[in-house]
Amino acid sequence: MGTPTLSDVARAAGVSYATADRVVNSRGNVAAKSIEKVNAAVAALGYVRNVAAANLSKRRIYRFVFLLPAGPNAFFARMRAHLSLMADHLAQDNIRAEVQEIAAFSASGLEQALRDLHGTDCDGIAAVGLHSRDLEPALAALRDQGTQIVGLVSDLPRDHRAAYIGIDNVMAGRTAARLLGMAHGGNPGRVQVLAGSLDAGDHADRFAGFSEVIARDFPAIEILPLIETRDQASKVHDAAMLATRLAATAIYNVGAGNSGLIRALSERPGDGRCICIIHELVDHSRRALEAGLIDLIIDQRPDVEINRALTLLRALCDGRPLPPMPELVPTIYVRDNLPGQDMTSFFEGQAQ
Amino acid sequence: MGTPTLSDVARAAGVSYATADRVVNSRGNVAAKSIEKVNAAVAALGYVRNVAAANLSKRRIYRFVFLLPAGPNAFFARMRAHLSLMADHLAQDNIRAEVQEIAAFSASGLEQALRDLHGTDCDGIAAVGLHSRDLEPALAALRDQGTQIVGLVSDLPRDHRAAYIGIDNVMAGRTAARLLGMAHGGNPGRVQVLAGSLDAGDHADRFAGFSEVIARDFPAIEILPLIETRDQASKVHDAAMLATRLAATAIYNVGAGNSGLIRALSERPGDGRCICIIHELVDHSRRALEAGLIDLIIDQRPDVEINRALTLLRALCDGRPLPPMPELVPTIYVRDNLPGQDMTSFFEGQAQ
DNA sequence: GAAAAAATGATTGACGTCTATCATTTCGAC
DNA sequence: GTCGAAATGATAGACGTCAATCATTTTTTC
Repeated sequence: MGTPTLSDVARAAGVSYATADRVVNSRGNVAAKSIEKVNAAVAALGYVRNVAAANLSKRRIYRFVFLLPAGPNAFFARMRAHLSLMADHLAQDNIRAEVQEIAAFSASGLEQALRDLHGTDCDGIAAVGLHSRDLEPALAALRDQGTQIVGLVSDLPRDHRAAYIGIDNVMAGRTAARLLGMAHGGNPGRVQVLAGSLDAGDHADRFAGFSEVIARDFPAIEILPLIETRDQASKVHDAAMLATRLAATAIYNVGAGNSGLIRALSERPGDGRCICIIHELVDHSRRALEAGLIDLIIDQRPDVEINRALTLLRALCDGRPLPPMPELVPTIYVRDNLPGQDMTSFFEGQAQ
Repeated sequence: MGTPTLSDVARAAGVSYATADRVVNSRGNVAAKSIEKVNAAVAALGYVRNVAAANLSKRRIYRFVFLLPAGPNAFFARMRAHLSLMADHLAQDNIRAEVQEIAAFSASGLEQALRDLHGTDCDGIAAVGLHSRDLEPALAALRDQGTQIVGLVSDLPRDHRAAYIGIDNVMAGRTAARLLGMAHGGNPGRVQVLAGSLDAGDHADRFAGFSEVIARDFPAIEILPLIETRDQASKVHDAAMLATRLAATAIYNVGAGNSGLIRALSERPGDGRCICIIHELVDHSRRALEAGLIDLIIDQRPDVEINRALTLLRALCDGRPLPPMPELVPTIYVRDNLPGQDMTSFFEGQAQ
């Protein structure tokens, strides 16, 4: 006989199917002794619930909500695009995933969205988080009703989410520093760092990691005073122009607003070689990389993160042990390892 | 009413459930006219078979075989380790995955293994491939019996496999060249390239991509005559020593046998800075990177590739459209973005 | 137009779980 | 020892598909 069923468990425990069912689905009205017997039988037989059969019986549909920042941010546009690409495929697994937009960096906006989700049939939430403690009551309420929650790209308060899916931003900053340092080939230099705001956890983390490695391993490279840009392209542009005047040998933008940076680079007189590292592969940053205006892009693979959020939420909803998931490592793009524009190269690899 | 069932299709087509079933499962003995009616109804209603229900009914178990090269290769050891980590989880999805070892680079060994799989209940095969045309009859026979086949890490003859899962090795070589060139910071240099054998497709591809970018974008860097090492550590060691005597500014090993390289680097007099790029993150290469003996590791993420092979084989077996899969990009490791030794950092992120 | 062959319809019992109902037994309190 | 409450057992129909059987209808063949 193959994998044990609940009937097998009931028989082994010496109780009826109904009682075994009451135990494993914790429906109450069971004597402590029976609970013990059933659990023992479950352990002895190694019973695991057949989720597929259960879902078939219940006509279960998983509803997952992605809370993403609103606005023109190209990175989150990639996330949304991937989600809609996946829609058909998810439907076949009884998963509906929908996106809700939240005002960027607004704790109160996120909190309101979470509150609105309370009492709905939402099974899981992947939220681009904030560290505000104000979110905790809303998160706790959701957890109490059985809604699974994961942090995406930016974490939520640790104790109130089941997992975090995103890169380690300190590590990303360290990586940028290492590559930027290597690119100096032993020569001295001065680097201009730009950030949207050091209040943003990810920006601060990246800068911290960057500074640490430069200071330790590349003492010949001077870090110019950081410029905050609020992720606005115009401010990024001005900062980049300033860096050029200061004869910076390198620029590292830990935040967004890269279109301004790219504009500045293309306007600058052609001679001064300046190493340039930014984050997130999107249309315009990709073109700038191909054109040689920038040298490296550190990317988060939003599509990979979405897939991961989905399988994680699914496993959490089913109460399964989480699958072994390879660690997320920021992807480093140079001009030469850019992926095909729209995965044609992958699908072309298929037969039929 | 939610998603349509086969009964709905039958009703819409004006035939009995039995006939609809005969059509969608191509059991034969159906009039052409009926086939047409049923197919029209399927299209009209957007019917898709409920795979979970079907598998429940059939008590289906997927058997997947991974054909991996035998031997001490640490990269494939990582693959095997990940597979055994996944075993429990796969069992819950009715998937049994087993590994069979094939003599490395032996077309006849691979062919024999494929022949042995013919006539068994194997549903899918992921094979570290070779381009030999001798494999084609065996592959065709397997396909005719409905066994799905994908190439892993190294491709199989294109027309005889459903997909390829692995990195683009030309791209990997180009990436190595770009980073190696950047690390010269504009200074001239001379690079020693090592390969196991240029007969191996992946080695040749990497070298081609590397040479192309160096020649085009870094004319001040000279490529020394390539040394073939047969992936043997001792030969790699000797080649690295030679490179040092030739005052190479950089070494790029496209192949394996890196323990020999690492030994050479640690023996060398401490002054001469030499940029060093290799492939595949394993225990000893990781330590060498941390120690600063080498500068970059280009890695294939065997765990990611295994996961991908599994979901791909699964989708192929179910006759589903393949899920959108983000492109595989070789991962670049520096000293600062190494993953935790055993995913503790991920699991620690979980609640409960 | 009769006989053989092919196609179709109708139905049934799995698969493993959920949900519900109802009858029966056990237990505790007094 | 009785009564009510709590716990248990027995069972049945559903979820959507598969696989099989058998009866019936339609088509083909000469």
